[in-house]
Amino acid sequence: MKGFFQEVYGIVAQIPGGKVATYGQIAMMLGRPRGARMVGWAMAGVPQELNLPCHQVVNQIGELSPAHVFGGEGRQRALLEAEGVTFNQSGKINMKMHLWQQDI
DNA sequence: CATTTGACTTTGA
DNA sequence: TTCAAAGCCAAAT
Repeated sequence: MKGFFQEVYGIVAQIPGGKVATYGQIAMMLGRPRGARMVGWAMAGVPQELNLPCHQVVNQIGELSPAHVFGGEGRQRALLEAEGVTFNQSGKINMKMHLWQQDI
């Protein structure tokens, strides 16, 4: 009974600290190159008990998710900074530096 | 069962 | 190069 959500959780749980992954990347791992929305949507249904690094999952341009999701405007950014993630002048993640690449 | 929505990506102008 | 619109899949209503 492996649901879509469970697969997403598995991938997100594999994201190493200090790194970030994109929705499209995760979606592709699940075999859904166009299922990026589903990944983000799955994140919305993630039980907080799983301690999934959902803050490490961002969009392609390295921008953080809408504030209302984390319950604060600088919430996600604070978590990322605590992990050592750096931001550029545009307030986005330095993807060149922190993009999680399995195929290194 | 059909319609709407959603933490996105890609393509076109 | 940047901005706007379409596309996509799954869950919720």
